[in-house]
Amino acid sequence: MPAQRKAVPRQPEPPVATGDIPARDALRKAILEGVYLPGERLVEATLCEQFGATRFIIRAALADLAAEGLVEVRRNKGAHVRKISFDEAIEITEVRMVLEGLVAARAATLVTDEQASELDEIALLMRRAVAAEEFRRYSDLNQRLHRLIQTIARHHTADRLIETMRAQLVRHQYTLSLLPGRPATSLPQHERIVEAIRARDPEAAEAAMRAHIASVIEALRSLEAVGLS
Amino acid sequence: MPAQRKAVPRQPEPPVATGDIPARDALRKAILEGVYLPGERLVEATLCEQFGATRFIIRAALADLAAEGLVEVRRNKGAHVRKISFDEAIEITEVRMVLEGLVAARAATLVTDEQASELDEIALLMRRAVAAEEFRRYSDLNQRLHRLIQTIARHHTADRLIETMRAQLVRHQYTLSLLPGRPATSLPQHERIVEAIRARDPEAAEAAMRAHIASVIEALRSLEAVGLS
DNA sequence: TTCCTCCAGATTGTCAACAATTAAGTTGGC
DNA sequence: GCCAACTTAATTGTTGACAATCTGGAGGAA
Repeated sequence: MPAQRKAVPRQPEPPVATGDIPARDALRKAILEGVYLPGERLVEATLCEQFGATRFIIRAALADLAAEGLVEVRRNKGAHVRKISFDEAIEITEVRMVLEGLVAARAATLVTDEQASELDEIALLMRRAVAAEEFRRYSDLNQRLHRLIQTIARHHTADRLIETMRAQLVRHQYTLSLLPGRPATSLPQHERIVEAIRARDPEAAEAAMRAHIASVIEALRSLEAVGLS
Repeated sequence: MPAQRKAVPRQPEPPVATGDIPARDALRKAILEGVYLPGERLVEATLCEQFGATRFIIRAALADLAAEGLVEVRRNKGAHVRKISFDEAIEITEVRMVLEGLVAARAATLVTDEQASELDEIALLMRRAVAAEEFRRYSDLNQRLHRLIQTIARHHTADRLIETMRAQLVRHQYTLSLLPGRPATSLPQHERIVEAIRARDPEAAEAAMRAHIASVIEALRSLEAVGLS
């Protein structure tokens, strides 16, 4: 009976290349959600039963996440969740500042009319969220705005790096968005970014984006000064 | 005879963490030197005998280099030397532009008097190299200048990314430095960068660095237009 | 006590063999 | 002759076992 016919002879093969490696993605999610705390040791054998994978798979996942800067592996010493110092957090945000500035400038030259209205809509929703003191919602819109700008700019190289930087700071960022008065500060900055992109003014867009993230850095500094980092 | 005394009971342990993995470094060197050409397939078994390592080691090395963007591994399809398109080369250089701009600005705030004279010395040597038409030497000084500025700025996060970007473009960069008239164009740009850092003017330093790399991008574009990329 | 040495448990690093997948060559039918 | 499916070789993915290394603590000498 070698004539057994396969029901699915040729899967359409989704465009994703090396995208979904279950163990890696699950481990990343766990780290980003705080299941494993910064500095915590990640023992391979433990992770194996935790995620139902073999050590080979876990090891590959750890190597990948090390490349992303989320974990740190030292030879013969094992893997730890990377602990990001305050100075590093500043550095990472500075890098994000210049990269997002680049992206904003490029978005200003490539934006379509349709995308321009979408930007405006997000800005409107942000104003409402601040007025209604829905800070969680404002935080979501913040992410959505930055992501839309990236989509408009289509700068693959910058996108990847920005995402890496962002992931390393999820914990800090989260703390930040809950800072009292923060939305009120950043709302006009966001509005200025949207305005510049809609006006197709690359230099203004970059300046506005950099001013915005520079203010994030200042907020981080004040947070550190109070000792809440 | 268990009383055998170790001559080196506690190695000072050099600060390098996961630095030297012979196979990985050798493979990277081979790729950067063009032993393996962009797009070329890297068969694990072949690399094994090439570098005298086991497949396990080679595989780990390939994963590392994939994280650095030098090779591309597709599941079940094997590894290839990453082929960087012209558009990608532009993107990568744009990212380098803003990152080196950030570094230059920071160098301008941190530079010591001693470092300032070292910068000046390099600028002097560059002028001489251009005058003597020693282009290879000029290219070396170019690298040395950028590296010194990074050393002054001590921005670890930006450094790592810049190095990654640079590595991906060695081939393009190399071609570029041989372009006739190129040194004459970039020399005054370099001088302006040094001048701004020595003057402790961060904004001028960033602007000068960005102008310099923007001109690199233009050179890349003209190279492409002629079809020599 | 205090320090060093040594030992045992735990953990990571490496290997060689096996399974799964892909790619190429070959045969057979039209 | 040409397209299709089948077969086979090459290559990658994975596994379990074994070796090397590190960590923490017990034991003994100064």
